[in-house]
Amino acid sequence: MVKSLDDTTENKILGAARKVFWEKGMAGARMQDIADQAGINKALLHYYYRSKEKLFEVIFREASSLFFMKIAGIIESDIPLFAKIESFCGEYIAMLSQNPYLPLFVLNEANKQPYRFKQRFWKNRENLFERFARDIMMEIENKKIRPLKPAHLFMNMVSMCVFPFIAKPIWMMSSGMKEDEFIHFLEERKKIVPEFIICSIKK
Amino acid sequence: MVKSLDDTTENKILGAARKVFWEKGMAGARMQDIADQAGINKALLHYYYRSKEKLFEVIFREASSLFFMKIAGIIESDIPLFAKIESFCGEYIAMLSQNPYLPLFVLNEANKQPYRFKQRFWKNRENLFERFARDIMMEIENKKIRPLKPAHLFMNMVSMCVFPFIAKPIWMMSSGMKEDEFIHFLEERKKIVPEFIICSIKK
DNA sequence: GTCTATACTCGGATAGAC
DNA sequence: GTCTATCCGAGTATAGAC
Repeated sequence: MVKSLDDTTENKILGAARKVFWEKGMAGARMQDIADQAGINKALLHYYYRSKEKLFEVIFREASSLFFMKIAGIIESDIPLFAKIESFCGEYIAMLSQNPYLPLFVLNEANKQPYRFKQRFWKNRENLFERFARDIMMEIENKKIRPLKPAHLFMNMVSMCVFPFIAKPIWMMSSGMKEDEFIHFLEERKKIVPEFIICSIKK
Repeated sequence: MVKSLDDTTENKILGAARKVFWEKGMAGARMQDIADQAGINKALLHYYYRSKEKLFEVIFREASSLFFMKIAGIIESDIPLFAKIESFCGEYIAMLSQNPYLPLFVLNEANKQPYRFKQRFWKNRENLFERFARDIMMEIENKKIRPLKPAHLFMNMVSMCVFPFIAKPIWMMSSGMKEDEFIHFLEERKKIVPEFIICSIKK
């Protein structure tokens, strides 16, 4: 949920496009839905953004940067490893709670159009977890944590933060959770996940 | 990858539909693609399955049962908790390695069409993790593991097994892994993930 | 059962008035 | 900038010959 500062037509369009694309994806979204959501007509959409493709690109670029920005910010910060893990999980789960459709949207489109994704949206993000890997290797040398490959630790951490948002509908059916219980479950995970990780790696 | 026993037209269609739907999803799939993939024409598709919708349902029902079957089988088996965790992670990651598009396909469609999913594909799967929860509560009582809510443990376990398959394209870009390194990475996770979990919960 | 040809519908895009 | 009306390609589905 990115908020518009004022409701110019342009902002109404972006807000509507965000909502529709995030929920339905590129293939499932309809220009008519976006127009309706924005309270305008299809022609005006094309006036502002020549094509569906162009509009999608704006939304996807924005979304993928939102999806990675917070990761990058925290990972690159200069705090001790355990604090970094706590901060990452807490803040990332909080951000995703505000934007529950974000993970599936970004990951799905990255899978469906890997080439496009690689070409256009992957500028200067190489080796995102290199810094994190260094932190880990250092703590292993210092005997603060048991030896394990940084890649697995990183993948585990991100998995436990992000996956619940993707699995939500199935999870709610199989666990019988209601909406507010799920919110509470996510809230708990801000503490539970880093605790789970640290229990596992601490020496 | 579910294999066809013989190549009747029906099996060629199912194989083609599986491939196309799994990769592109309902909204992105084209009947023409499926026909081409099967080496027949569109008309014949409609002869066997009246509509795209009907064909999709067959494939989705089959996929979601594949996605849950192995979970259910292992969870309900009658072995000690730690062995169950090891068995689950190893076998589930192995199954997904054979069917890498399965998780995103099932989870994506479950999100896009939650109502349909609930109505048609959720027969007798309620409380999938109830049995697992009992195992955990018992081991907590026996002081074999530290106290933690079964829901979180279960979610953590499934997250770490499934998420890598969904994040693959992004992961490969950000980590710089090549295809064969990723295969190896998944292979390692069959051991690493249960070890990671058990280290965390063992008392 | 399998094909070619075609009908029909949906949805992205444009023309042109205001 | 915003609208109504319309075009046109893509894609699902059907008719009908073989």
